[in-house]
Amino acid sequence: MLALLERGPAHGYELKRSHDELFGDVAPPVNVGQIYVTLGRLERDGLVVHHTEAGGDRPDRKVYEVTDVGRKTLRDWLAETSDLPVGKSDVILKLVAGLIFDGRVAPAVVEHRSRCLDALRRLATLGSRAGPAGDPGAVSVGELLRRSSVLHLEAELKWLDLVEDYLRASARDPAGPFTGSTPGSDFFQPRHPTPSEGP
Amino acid sequence: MLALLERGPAHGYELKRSHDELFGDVAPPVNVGQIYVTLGRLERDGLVVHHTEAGGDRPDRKVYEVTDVGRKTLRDWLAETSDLPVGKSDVILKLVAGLIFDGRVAPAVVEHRSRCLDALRRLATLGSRAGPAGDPGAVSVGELLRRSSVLHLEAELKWLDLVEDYLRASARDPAGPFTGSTPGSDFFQPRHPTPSEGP
DNA sequence: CGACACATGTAACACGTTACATGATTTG
DNA sequence: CAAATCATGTAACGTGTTACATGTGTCG
Repeated sequence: MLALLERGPAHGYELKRSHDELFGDVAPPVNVGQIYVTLGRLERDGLVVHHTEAGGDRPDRKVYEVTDVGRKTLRDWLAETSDLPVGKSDVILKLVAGLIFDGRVAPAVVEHRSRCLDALRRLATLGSRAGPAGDPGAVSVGELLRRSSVLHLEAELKWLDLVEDYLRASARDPAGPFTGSTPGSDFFQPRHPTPSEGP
Repeated sequence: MLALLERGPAHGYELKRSHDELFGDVAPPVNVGQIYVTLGRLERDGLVVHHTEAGGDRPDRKVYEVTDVGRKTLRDWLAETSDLPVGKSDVILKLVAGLIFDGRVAPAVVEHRSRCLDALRRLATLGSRAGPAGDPGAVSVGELLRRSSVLHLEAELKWLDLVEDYLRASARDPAGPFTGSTPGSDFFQPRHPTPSEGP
């Protein structure tokens, strides 16, 4: 939000539009309500200020600007180390949870593949609209955003292939399919041996 | 948490250990406090129940079990469609914000590459411990978790290469580097033209 | 006329994070 | 003896989500 305001003063709805214009291809539109909540909180903390602009015929608008504190906060945030890509995503959690619960792969994980493919196809059509020839040098910021999604979707699909490999392997060897490294093989076998057990 | 309890009744600290054993390679250990908070909320909602086990010499333990409601909740959750891999991550936000703010790539984005490489190297050593030969069939659940991280880290690195390409291109052509599709080229140019403007 | 974009907001809630508080037992 | 592990919790806080409430202007 601070960065968007850096382009010049703006009111809430305008910020929503900026966001959606920027990220519309790779993310759902923001809930407008959240914008207003956030602007309120930013102002409370002194990162932005607003002045009301009476809009004659149309409704009044509150136009926000970044303060020096806000600018500093933004600069600091831009220097803060950012998160590495997820090691624990929703799908992964469901895969593991499903294996423990069921011994089977959770429905959501199965569905995930087709959802990834759909998303990928959609991005592909958007991409072709921009760079017709196989020219990888024609990069724009919008392209960068789309490429990021594409790369991660492809990674996800490759991973789902591995999951299938894993399944096939454990189907071939139903006795001890969970042989491998990290967690003990028994991690995914139900255990109700002793109601209460030793130290 | 519900899935972990599916393996049998357990107390809070035990759940923390289970989590860390499972995800230790790909995610930081959970904050124990969060476990207790969550167990409290789960019990409040009737998804788990506990009975206290007086532990003679050691401190008492609250042993939790899943209820039928909890099991149903878990089953439902396993069927819920899960999120697609991020289109809007921390790094991406910082890249875009940096370009708007500075015209330059945020320090955090630059740092990101080495952090990804480090994480990747660490996972590589862990992986070699498990599958020595180039045998891609030796998949365990732990391996699946690690592979997911590896794939997404690789995707991230490929993306960072694209970012560099983009930078080089915009350096060659400093006049209008933001030519491309989605957002208008001027999105990343500062604009303070009119203090207040049209409709 | 009905739907949609414009424009702004509030209230309740869910969830994770941080920091704090407490204490026993094991191990170097 | 100090540090780590075991074991349990609470309070405050930040942030995002959902749902609700309200109204004008525009376009098919």
